[in-house]
Amino acid sequence: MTEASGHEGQPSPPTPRVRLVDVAREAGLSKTTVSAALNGTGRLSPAVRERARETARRMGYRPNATARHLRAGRARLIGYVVGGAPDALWTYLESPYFARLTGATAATSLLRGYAVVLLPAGTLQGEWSDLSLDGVIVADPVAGDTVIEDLLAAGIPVFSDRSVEGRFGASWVDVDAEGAVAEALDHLREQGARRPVLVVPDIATRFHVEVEAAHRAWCAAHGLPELAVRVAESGNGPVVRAVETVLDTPDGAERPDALLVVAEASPPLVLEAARRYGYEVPDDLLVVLVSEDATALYTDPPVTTLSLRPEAVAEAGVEHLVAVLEHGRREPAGTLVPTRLDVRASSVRSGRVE
Amino acid sequence: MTEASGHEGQPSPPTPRVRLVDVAREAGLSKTTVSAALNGTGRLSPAVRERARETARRMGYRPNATARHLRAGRARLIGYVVGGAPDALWTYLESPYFARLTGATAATSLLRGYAVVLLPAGTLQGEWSDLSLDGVIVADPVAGDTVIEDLLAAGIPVFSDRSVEGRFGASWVDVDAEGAVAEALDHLREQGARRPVLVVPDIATRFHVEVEAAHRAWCAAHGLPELAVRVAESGNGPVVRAVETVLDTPDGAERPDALLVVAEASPPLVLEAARRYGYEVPDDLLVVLVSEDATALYTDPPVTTLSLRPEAVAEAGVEHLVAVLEHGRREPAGTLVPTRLDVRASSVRSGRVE
DNA sequence: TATTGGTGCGGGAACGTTCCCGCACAAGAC
DNA sequence: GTCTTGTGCGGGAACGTTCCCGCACCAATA
Repeated sequence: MTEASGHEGQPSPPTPRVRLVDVAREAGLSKTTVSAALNGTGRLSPAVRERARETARRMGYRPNATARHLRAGRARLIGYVVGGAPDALWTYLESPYFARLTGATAATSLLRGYAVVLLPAGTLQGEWSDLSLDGVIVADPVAGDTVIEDLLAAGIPVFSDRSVEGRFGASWVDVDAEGAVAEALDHLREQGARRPVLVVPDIATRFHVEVEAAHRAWCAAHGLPELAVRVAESGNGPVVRAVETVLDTPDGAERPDALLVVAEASPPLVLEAARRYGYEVPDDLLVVLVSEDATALYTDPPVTTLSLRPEAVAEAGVEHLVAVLEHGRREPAGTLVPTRLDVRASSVRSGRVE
Repeated sequence: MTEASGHEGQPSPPTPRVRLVDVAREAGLSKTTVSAALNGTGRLSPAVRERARETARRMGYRPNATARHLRAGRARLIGYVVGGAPDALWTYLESPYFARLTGATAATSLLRGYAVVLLPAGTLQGEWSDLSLDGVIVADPVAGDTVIEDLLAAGIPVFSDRSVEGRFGASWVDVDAEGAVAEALDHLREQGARRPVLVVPDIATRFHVEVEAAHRAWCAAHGLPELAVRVAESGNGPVVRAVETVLDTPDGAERPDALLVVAEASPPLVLEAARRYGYEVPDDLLVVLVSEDATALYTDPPVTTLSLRPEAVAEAGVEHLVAVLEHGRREPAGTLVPTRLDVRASSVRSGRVE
């Protein structure tokens, strides 16, 4: 360190970073005074304050964040992890919903003064142990995952979905699955659908479990047949195939007249599948997709989507977590985020969008 | 643990977190010894080592990461920022390329023992000042952005594209734009294209600037007309509209016979646009998209894509940055990542995929 | 002139680790 | 029995901040 490698080409000083004491010495002040000057605290004469600031600026002083954190007892860092299969640790980002959830989480956190650390799905607790996280946001945990237990046991505040309700130091936000299903199905029914089919992924995420239950209840309440298909895998391929099995009815059998796809799927691909099987959208088939995919706006016809409002979810989540972190709020708290149906031509029988 | 809160409900002891000295006192050892025992260092008798470990386990000791970082002089934290307009700070995640780049960056970093912090685009330097970042990865910086200068001035190692070449403490990775353009255009020409049109975003990202230059050179070298359209805005809407202006030729004018879309666009939407204007793909129009969008596999016909291989870019990037951080490697270093053309039916004239 | 009250600044501990030492003791060599 | 070498453990400084104090000084009051 002391002796920079001799020959070199563009040898830079190994920059033994300037500390607070260096500034103090240079300015002929104590570190206490300089610290107060830079932070705008303490009782200092304007002259001294300015001298300290000027010296710090001149020397290129940049405070050591780690030391601050140690002193402050927290690092203003929150972890962000998406529950899910350990074999698909990072692919969640490719889903528009999680892309927006992730971005919104980072943005909101930053506004509140916290930075977001990306963590891998699955319970790799060991990996995080040398990260100083003030709290962790667990998005869409799968049932049976132990991450949350581990974190709470470690005394780290957690923010997740309703499954953590009542747990100490945990708060939650959830998407209103029941309202979502009702909103979408009511809309389809108003538009004349009598045989709407639900396509839903076969995973243990709380939201999807609730969607199935809500669908069952709705069908019973409205006296319509309970038509549903479960998709074993995620991704466009499996979902589109599932849609095809729904549309490919044997001759003479009753055809579905509406589709509510809750699995993440590309809007144009779903439309394409419908056309392949001879359906005209929206005349033969009303289509509603639960999706944040922006391509829904640009298809022909544009596709009605049900947004889970990831930005709202993220905001509520960060807000709750920060409340716990800052004010030590300890009462369990939660938010239920309503969904938003964006009606477009694909689900309006008359072809007329309000 | 000592006295569990009596009546229970959800009152937790405010948990005055157990420190190393607490464990030491409890075990009748010194903190030095306990530290050595837990870290597997030092010369200790097996008995003492086990006693320390057992006590720590029993007391639920979790080392304070911040203190470690202060001692170690680094926090094992890497910042990750995507250059771009400050008005679209986070939307980059919705692009498949950046989604995968981001995921791969996080994954690779974690393997190397570093965690990744999501940073907002734009030069909000102030925001990061109380983050202890060991280094920063700047993906696709726009020309004229000062983030990199600021970081280097602050002595923080930076990893970015070739624009940082030669800068001290910086290393780079770049996508082989010239090779990419050549590969795609050669392929289209082999398939019989004589009037291929390039659609490229009108932004100052290094890659896109190089693409335009490479296209110009290629056209000149092969004696084909230099047909190109610049898209002012990003997003599916503008790109599709640009494609439409290309396809909407006045009667009698020569029609394009191939499309090379470098802007991020949804494959099915591009195909749909082609059909709207009466082109049969691939018979009337060969289509190649520079995209990581997985929907390209599921369209009819499947769309040929040119992958920029975000995972490879991320790996090279993290590797270089870590090399600087760990071994203080100071010689400028860089990697040029070759692209990969995935030929599918949309660009094969005969309709036959090899 | 003594007493009070306020202002301006510095000394030093603390945050929780790691790691360089040094000390005590035991065992082997002569 | 002394001298060396080695083993097992602990004391204490250091990482770079912030913040609680206390001390000196000055002005105003009695």
